[in-house]
Amino acid sequence: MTASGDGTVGKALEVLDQVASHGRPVRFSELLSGSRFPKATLYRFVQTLTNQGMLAFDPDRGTYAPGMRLLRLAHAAWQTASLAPIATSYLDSLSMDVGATVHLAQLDNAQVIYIDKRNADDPVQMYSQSGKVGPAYCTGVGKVMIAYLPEVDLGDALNQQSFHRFTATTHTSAASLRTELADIRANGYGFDREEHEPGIICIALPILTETNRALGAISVTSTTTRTNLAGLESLVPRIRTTAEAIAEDASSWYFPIPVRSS
Amino acid sequence: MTASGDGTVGKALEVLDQVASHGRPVRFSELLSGSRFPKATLYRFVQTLTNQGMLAFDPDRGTYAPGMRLLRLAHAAWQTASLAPIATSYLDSLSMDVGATVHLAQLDNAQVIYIDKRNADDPVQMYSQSGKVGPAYCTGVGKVMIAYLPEVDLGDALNQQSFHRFTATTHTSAASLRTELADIRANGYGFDREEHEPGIICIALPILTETNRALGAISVTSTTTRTNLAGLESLVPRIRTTAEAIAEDASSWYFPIPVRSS
DNA sequence: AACTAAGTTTCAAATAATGAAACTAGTTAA
DNA sequence: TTAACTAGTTTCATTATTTGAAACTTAGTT
Repeated sequence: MTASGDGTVGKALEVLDQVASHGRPVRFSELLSGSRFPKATLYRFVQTLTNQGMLAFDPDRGTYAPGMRLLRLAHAAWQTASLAPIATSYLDSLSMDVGATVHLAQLDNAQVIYIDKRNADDPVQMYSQSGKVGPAYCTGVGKVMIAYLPEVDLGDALNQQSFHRFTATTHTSAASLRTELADIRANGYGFDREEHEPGIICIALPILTETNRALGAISVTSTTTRTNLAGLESLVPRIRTTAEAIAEDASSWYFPIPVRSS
Repeated sequence: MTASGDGTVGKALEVLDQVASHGRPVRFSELLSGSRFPKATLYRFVQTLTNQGMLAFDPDRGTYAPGMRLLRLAHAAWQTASLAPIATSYLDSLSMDVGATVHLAQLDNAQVIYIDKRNADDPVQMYSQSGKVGPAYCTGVGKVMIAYLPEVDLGDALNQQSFHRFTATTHTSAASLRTELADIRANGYGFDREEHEPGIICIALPILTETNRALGAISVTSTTTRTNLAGLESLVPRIRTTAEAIAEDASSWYFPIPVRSS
């Protein structure tokens, strides 16, 4: 749970999240009715965030929306803290080879966050899916990433899952998910068996460090009309090559830290 | 200038920016040496931001980088506060028709922020340029956007330009830029005459509201080996169609605000 | 063992955040 | 026209948080 014991800064970021979670520009009064803060306090937070460009105020409509400064900051996150720059060429060739949609994802606070995507079918790339979040307990990438979490963090992560039943095959308890996670660790890969959307299946592999921590995951997605789990499973060696190449590059990615003697 | 009179929250965001601006993971001591805050204060900010997922700490290397929470937040910004969702299909067809690279940009604090891009040449899309920032005074999109700024804001914006001379044609003073801005307002479009990079030229049009405020801008980029300014100018009608279509959609985009009677 | 550098914790003083209530402006109802 | 209501903004004494110098802890040198 996002610790709310982080003083004023934590509270302000809570407000920012609240605006972002609406998915559309919101009025002050709408925020107020969903906020634990009193009017004046919330008002000041919203003012501060707007001054800072973290929120954008539309004076015509009197609404607040997430601000452009977030795009700038996220671009920095993408470039320096995500696997995307390393992975991009590998994803291109993987997607070409398997002729299907490829996703690159990382874990953020027990949620899946999609970092990049290659869409083999459509000639046109969807507008950036980057930053899109998804559930960990019912996606291929999510399950393979939490499978490699250390036991302490795994408990936390499982507690944060909603276990909402999307389809007939969705895991609805931590217990049943745990069983599958053991299988995933044994095999080194995992499936999405139409657990999130009917007709959509995928196979996912973790991107592992030498110490077997998952830095991220790659998945190849298809539909039950085009293939089946066995079909996807046959792609494992090809996908593993990609995952290992990315892991390898990631380990040698960071330049030696320049030593200052000022 | 990003007002630094925004209390604790403003200071924390200043630290966040500082990390982001390094472009690579940084050690605490590196941050400290470039910071106006004393050790303990900076330390607490970095801790708080890390707790909050705005920074990510790499325990192996002892470095901080921008966190994944930023991607999630930026995705929300992209979807609800940028022109990207509205513009995407128009950009597709524009790029197809003109057979060149198309950019969509917005203004953030007197800087250009690239929101989306279509790359007609390469089959492969560059990994998300979204969030990338650029100078306003020497890019096509930048100039057409500030050209339509109200006089008050224009002054501010000009003060914030660095006027660094990238090439022989770069504007190096507010005065010479102002002259061109008048031309842009008269014509309704502007050029980049190799002002940022030698050999790279572009034509840009603003996306205007009914009240002539620029919501953003579109540009078509090419090289001096392929075409010239007159060649780009001939695309104006086609680009204008796109800009107007986006502006039109944007004005009717926001749903009526639902009234709560809880 | 002594020295150095990087990172972390402490605690009284200084500062900033808090929120109830008052106020303003715009809108609807009587 | 006046009254009542709603949304947004400001005030200010109280309260809680931030602040930062200095002390402390590692961990790596010499």
